Amino acid sequence: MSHLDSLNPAQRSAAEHTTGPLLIIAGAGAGKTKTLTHRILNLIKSGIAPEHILAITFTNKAAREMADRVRALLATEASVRHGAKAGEPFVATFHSLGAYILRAEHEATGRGTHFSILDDDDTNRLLKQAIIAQQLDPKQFEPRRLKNAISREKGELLTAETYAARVGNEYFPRIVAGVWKEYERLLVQEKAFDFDDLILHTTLLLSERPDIRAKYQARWTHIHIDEYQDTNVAQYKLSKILGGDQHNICVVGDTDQSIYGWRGADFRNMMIFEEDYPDATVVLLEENYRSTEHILAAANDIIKKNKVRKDKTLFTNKKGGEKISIVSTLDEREEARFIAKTCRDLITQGVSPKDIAILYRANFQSRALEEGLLARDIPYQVLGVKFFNRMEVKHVLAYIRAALNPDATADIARILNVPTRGLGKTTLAKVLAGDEASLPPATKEKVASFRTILADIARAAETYTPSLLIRYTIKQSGLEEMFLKDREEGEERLENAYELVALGSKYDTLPLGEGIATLLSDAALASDQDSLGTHTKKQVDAVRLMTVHASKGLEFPYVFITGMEQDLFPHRGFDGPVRNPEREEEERRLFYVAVTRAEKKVWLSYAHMRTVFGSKNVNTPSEFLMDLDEAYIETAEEIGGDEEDTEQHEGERMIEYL
DNA sequence: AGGATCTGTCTTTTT
DNA sequence: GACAGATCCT
Repeated sequence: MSHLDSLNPAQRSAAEHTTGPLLIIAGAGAGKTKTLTHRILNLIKSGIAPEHILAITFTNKAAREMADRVRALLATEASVRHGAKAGEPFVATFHSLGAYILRAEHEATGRGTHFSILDDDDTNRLLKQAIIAQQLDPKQFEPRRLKNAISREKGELLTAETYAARVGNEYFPRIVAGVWKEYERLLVQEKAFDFDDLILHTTLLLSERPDIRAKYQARWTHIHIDEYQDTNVAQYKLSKILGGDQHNICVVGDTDQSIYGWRGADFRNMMIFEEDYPDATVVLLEENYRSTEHILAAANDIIKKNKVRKDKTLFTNKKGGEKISIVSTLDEREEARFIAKTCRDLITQGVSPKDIAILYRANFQSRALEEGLLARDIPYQVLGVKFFNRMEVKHVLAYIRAALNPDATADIARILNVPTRGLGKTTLAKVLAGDEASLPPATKEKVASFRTILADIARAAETYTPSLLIRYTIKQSGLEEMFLKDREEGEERLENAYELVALGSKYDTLPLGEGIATLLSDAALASDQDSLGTHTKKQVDAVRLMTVHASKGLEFPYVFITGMEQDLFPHRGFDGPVRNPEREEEERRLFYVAVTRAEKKVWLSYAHMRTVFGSKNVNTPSEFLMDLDEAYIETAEEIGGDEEDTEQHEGERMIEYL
């Protein structure tokens, strides 16, 4: 009995393919990860050393799942158990792979092994600095806007120099070029990379340095890339380089689930794979194992309206099933009340809360939904509270980073006066400018004692494991004392800080130095959505709330898709009245992703009135609802729920109409 | 230096 | 209607 016996013929042909380029077009719920993990196992059984295998995903969550499943599969195979000990496949996200290579090749980058990885806030701050340095007004030229512009160009593999050389005399591009150049100077000065740099610099390094390129091409002979439809130019190029001359490159994806066009992803990369590699084998996975017939019929109807796609039609063996409910409500509070009540009913019937997901287009929608769930005492968890974004966690990490990378001004700025040391704006400016000599003696002393703390931490890092170092930092920095004094939130903050210690212990077995460096880079790359916090916080049995974007790759028996209103979903961007067909198709793909998350039942809800920003907007139902067929939908007759609720509504209605 | 108060902006989606 | 940033006040 082979491990391949559990696969269907299409999956099996993909898993058995070992040499040359392979394109797997995998519909939603078609067993993509299963196929990929079995392919990896098959490669290992066919004699490829595990450490020669690379798998790249987009999210940490996906990487973790892939690694876990490969490990689990390997464990069941007695024949490879010994071989596996020698090494494991390298599973990483594009960003963490970049960070890994840039750290290993620090001699070429010149930014050391402890370079900072700037998060959004840091990037904005540095850009603002650059804007001011260019004698521009940061209010007129918002850092955010410039960041988007630069980010997009970096994704197209452009640098400050190549961009400047390319732009003509247009006003805004010239501004961008100027700010970008200064921003780049600051990055080098701080020994930092932003998110896009991790891929950009890695790709450039590998294309410019044949020696380094050869090293990684020899190391990874078999490449896998998940969610290939979401690659941008830089990632596409990096994939090609890593594929080397052997072309043992396997890409998996689904053009219908491409939802990141707005940040430079181009699903055409997937459509041209066969041109890039004319000898490519193509496998189509169309059998869906997740959803019922009704849900799949709806999904197929939704996506077939798109013009730019590779045609494919999912099918399932799960005939019939529950119809999709369309729920009309007065406003977002009533919508939330309906959902909360339905959740309560499901739970009463024995459904586990974690089997229910509530999806929305934009984050702000979560608030009303949370209030609704809270009112009915339904356990819930919002994806998006980032453990590493908590103040206290940021502060602890900032101390460690500042200790290891004295050029990390972002971190120094963050912690110089936390806890309060009587060092304010003026002092900070002088410290950052290197002008400590002109400080008053008393202040000078305070700065010196701050520096002593950093030196202590740096020294501790030479011998302590990550978890010990974090523990030491919490105490030595004075943060612990500060938390203990704060009666209100201090306890929770301290708890979070110590959760970081627990998390750090996962890195204790790595070689000294490498452990803390990996922890810091993982922390920087941990996204809102896949909070590494799930490692530390218990996986609770709770209803999941998340954006549709965040739901990609997940599945739930019961799914509520909320805010089905025109201009919210499909969302109308800031493009104004111009209808952009590409964006519209992406919104449709997003809706397709949302519907295909469900196994058993889907509710689509919309509100006639929605408060956005304090002001009430009147909405019409989403145009997407018109594309659904009577055959598989039903309209919920009553909304709101029990009498108590209805009474409340009447009251509200009156107030609203006054 | 640091807190208190006021103002304007924000909400599309994320590594 | 929150939250950051600016400004004012102690």
